[in-house]
Amino acid sequence: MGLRHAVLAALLDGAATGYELSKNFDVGMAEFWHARRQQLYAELTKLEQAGLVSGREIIQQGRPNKRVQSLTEAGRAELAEFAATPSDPQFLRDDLLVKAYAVDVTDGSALIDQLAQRAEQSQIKIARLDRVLARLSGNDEDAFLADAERIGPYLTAVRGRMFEEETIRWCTWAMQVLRKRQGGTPDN
Amino acid sequence: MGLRHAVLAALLDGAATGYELSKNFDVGMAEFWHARRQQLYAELTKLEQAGLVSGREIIQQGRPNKRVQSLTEAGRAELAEFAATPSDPQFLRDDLLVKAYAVDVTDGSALIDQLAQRAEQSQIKIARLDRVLARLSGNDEDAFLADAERIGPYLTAVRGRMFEEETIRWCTWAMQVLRKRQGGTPDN
DNA sequence: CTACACATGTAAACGGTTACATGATTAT
DNA sequence: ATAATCATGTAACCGTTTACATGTGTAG
Repeated sequence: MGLRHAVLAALLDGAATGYELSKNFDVGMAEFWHARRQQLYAELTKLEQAGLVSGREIIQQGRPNKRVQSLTEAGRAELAEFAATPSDPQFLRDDLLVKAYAVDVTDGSALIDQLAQRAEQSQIKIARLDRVLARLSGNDEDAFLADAERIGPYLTAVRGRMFEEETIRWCTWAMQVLRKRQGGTPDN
Repeated sequence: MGLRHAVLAALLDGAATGYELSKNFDVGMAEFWHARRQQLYAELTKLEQAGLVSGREIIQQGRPNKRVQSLTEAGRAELAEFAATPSDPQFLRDDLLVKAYAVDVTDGSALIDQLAQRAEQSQIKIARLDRVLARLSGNDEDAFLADAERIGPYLTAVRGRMFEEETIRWCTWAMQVLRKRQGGTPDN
């Protein structure tokens, strides 16, 4: 099961509406999970029916009413059970890699452009993640990791940061390789 | 479009049957794309109808007939166009990260076990990728990258290797953090 | 007056996984 | 005998994406 447990995990940060969750899925969990708003609403409906979250309607003036969802005990239990079952190994699945695989019969310059663009995007993500990490840990990472009540989001943000850095490293290397080839064979 | 272009890219390595492709998707493209056999047969049917691949029936004795698919010019053109259009930024989507995110309210030891297991799996993948890389490049990587006709599969295998190494580094670090916490707070 | 934030949903289409079906040959 | 390899598919299901639908309040 996928989104189900991601939603339950997100609700550990506190009760939230579908609308609020959809933002957290663009920030806190953004590195490892995306979900559209519609999907979250649908999932929350299912989770509520299953008793894993409980929703409270909040009537508002001047703006639409909202439904705040919080984890139930059953939800926590479900999450704990999920955490204890082994995970499948994962893989990348990235369009850019398909393009790299095909580079020998396609336009190398186009790939170089996309590698540069991807590296830039990763740089931006790193800057954002650094702010997230600093906000979570303050200025003493070791102390934070040793004592804080909640380190899960920090662990995942670190993974995200490593991933983005690795992406930049690979893009840079691949660009170098491709540029050398273009420069070295002016006959084409 | 996803699988569509992954299949076209895989066919750059030569004409193949759905059955053969499904193996290549377990080896050459394994780092960045998985596909079930059924999915490949379905996709090849669609691609053939669209004229992007052309199949030739081969009658065999003593074993089932097979249908060898090869890229058409239209298929190459489609792949080139795909390679030239910008890619969406990607992300991870990994159960293990959801579990890490939730670690503060679940069983830390269970996560440590899974981190260890993941690190082992990555180690195995690295060994396999090293064989792939060595087979592709021979003993002189620089010369290979400068002169070889086909370097796409090498570029992607390198990305896969980096990714697995990074996975191990993160797992090791996270395990250390979690172990220190368990050791340091014997009151729980 | 334009755009964005708040707030929740439905419907259709697409993509991927799981289960089922068939049947000969070859290796242990 | 048993299992694996060769070889292709269908059907049902579930998860995700895209498009559509609605309406107020606030900031530029």
